[in-house]
Amino acid sequence: MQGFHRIGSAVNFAVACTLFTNDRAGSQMRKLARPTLKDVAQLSGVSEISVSRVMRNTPNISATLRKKVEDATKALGYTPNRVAGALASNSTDLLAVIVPSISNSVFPEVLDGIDSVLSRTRYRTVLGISHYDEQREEEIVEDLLSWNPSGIILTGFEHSLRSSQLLSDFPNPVIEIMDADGSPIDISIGVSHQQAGSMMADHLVERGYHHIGYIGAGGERASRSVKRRESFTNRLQELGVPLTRMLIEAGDSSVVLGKESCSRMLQSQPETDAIFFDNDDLVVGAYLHCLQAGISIPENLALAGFNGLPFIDAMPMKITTIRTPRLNMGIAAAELFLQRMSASKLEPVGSSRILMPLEFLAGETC
Amino acid sequence: MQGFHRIGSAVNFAVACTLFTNDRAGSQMRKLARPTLKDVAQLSGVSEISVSRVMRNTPNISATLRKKVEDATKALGYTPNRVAGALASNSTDLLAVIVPSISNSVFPEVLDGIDSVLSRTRYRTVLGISHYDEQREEEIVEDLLSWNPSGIILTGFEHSLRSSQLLSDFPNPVIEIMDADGSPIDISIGVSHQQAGSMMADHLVERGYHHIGYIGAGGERASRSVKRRESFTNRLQELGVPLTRMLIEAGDSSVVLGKESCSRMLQSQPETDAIFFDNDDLVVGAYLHCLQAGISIPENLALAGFNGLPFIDAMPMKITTIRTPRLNMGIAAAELFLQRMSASKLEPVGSSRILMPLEFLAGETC
DNA sequence: ATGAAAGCGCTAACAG
DNA sequence: CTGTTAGCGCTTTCAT
Repeated sequence: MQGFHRIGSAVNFAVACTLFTNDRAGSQMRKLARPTLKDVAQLSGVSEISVSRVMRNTPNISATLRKKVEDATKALGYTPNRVAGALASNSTDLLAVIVPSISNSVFPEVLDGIDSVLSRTRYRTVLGISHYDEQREEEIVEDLLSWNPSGIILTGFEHSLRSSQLLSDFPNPVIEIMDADGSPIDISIGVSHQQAGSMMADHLVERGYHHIGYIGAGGERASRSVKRRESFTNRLQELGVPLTRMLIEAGDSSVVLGKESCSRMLQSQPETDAIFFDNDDLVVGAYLHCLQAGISIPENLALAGFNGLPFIDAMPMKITTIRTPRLNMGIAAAELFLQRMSASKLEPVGSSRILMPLEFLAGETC
Repeated sequence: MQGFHRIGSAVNFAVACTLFTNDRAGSQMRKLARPTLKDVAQLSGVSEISVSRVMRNTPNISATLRKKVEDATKALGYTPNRVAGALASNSTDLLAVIVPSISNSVFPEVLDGIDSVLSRTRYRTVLGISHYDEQREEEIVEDLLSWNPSGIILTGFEHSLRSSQLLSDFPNPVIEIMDADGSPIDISIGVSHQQAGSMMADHLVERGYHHIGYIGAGGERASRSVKRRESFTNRLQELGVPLTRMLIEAGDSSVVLGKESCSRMLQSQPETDAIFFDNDDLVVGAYLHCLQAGISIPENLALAGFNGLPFIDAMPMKITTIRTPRLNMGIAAAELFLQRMSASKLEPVGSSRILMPLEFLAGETC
């Protein structure tokens, strides 16, 4: 009962796998329909609605009723069908969350924040990944909204026309996270990337660097990166130290890419004396490059990153960066959502734009 | 219309945030009920079921009908309510996915794999994070199954009794990923962590190390880590080179923790000449520690990790590790799911256990 | 504190 | 190819 097998022709998944099979024909047949409220009601000799009330822990239920129902529930192994419940009650306890990426460790942290709040509630997360593509985001928005979720959290202010339309019409909370430089549809909570860019420009100029470069990644699909860079270069200009060199890599931000891109920039512009990176993984890669190439930091080259990712703390040298409150953005978004849900329907709720603080971490690299 | 505001009393989220508010009372009132099939049917002068068919792109629809319906749909801004559809058709196009963590970058990669396959289909992912806790997993399983998902993907073979019961009774595909050392409820797809452990034992002994240590993290809540470690130590024993020291850190695996734990082990057991780590971020931390402490690798100390995470490629030295096919596990799981969904209901489907290959990356650190 | 009736918005199963 | 008739399993509303 064993053999070899290849699966997944469609995708680039051509590794050979060992497949063990064991028949389960029996268990496949048994299609004993899942018990419903009706079954429980019949077995316990009460009405369906009473069972429903017990399941939902509605107030005012006698102990005897509850006991009868619970016994029958257990006996049948009944579990409620929330799809039916959602239709009847017109509410789903589902929170749609759309992030542009999940490889970029920034977003898992945000999701963790959201989950940490939601896990204590009845709400569940439905996830969509847009891959920094407005068109893709639109499809996901449309798809997720058709589930009639209790709310939606998505990233940034930039959406397709149709997305914006759908989101504006959506009656439940719409929370745009990560950014603060824009107008929310409903609620936004994030940091100012423009502020981040100019902060770093100020810092580098103050430290006396003259040949300042910028390295981005991911083809700069992320509007927040663009905002950061533009405000960085604008501020440099204002300060009379215009940007010397800009390099936007196509590949996703990563330590390896940071290493390569740093080497690349130094090769073409050896006079560069400071580089601001789109993300911390890039700056770490650059740091490791300098370590190997014998470039002393910050004397020969100054480095700065963005995000304040955890692993920078493990580097031999304290890396200058700007910490973003990722976990807190997730937590705050989820709490705002809950707050809205519990708010009386009558209470007037205005839209709001919440600005979270950035933390400049002056390290030893510039 | 501006002011300061504090939100989130419940959580440790005590940073001050700036809040901008602008009234939207008007848009709050408008509760113009979302249009339904009936509305579209009336406007276009056809039956509801015809509208339904057009929306679902059922075969055999005349161009005129389609046109009429599409016009009305657009005019009303109709979007289907999938909750109702799911109830009527008894199928949801929802795939439940439960992972133990999302901070551990291994799981985002798996999710990416799943998403890359699912994004081309009508299926959507509902996410649960169990935090390596069987009890929590049980709650999530129960909760997610009540949405009647089309399938469920979860991590490992170890589940609570009730979880196992619920999953066995679940009529749709149940896919257990990441591990291969166990019996699947339905389908499993993963690597053998036992094999990984003994592979590394063989390697280290072959290289002549005598004082071999092991460092784990996360309080070893992950059963796969335990399997790896046990098989590692057992194999060492067999080879006559028993483990010298074992250190299981409580904190989550991270580069910083790797640095600290390595230093800790060397302090208490300076004779240690090789360490096998639970995860690559730990080994990277250890490597950086050695770099700073002037410990030469592999002469003074040999290091080995597990997983083959991308950033090890950026290290100045090639780190010995074992690569796991994370993306492919996600892809394969999703493809198997789709395969099952498209399989005729009559086709007998057996359960299967799919073993994916590990890749031993012999580097320069041991 | 419990129940009866009605229906949420959609699709399955049959007609024609 | 299009329509009619019944529900899916639950909750709402209104009684009692």
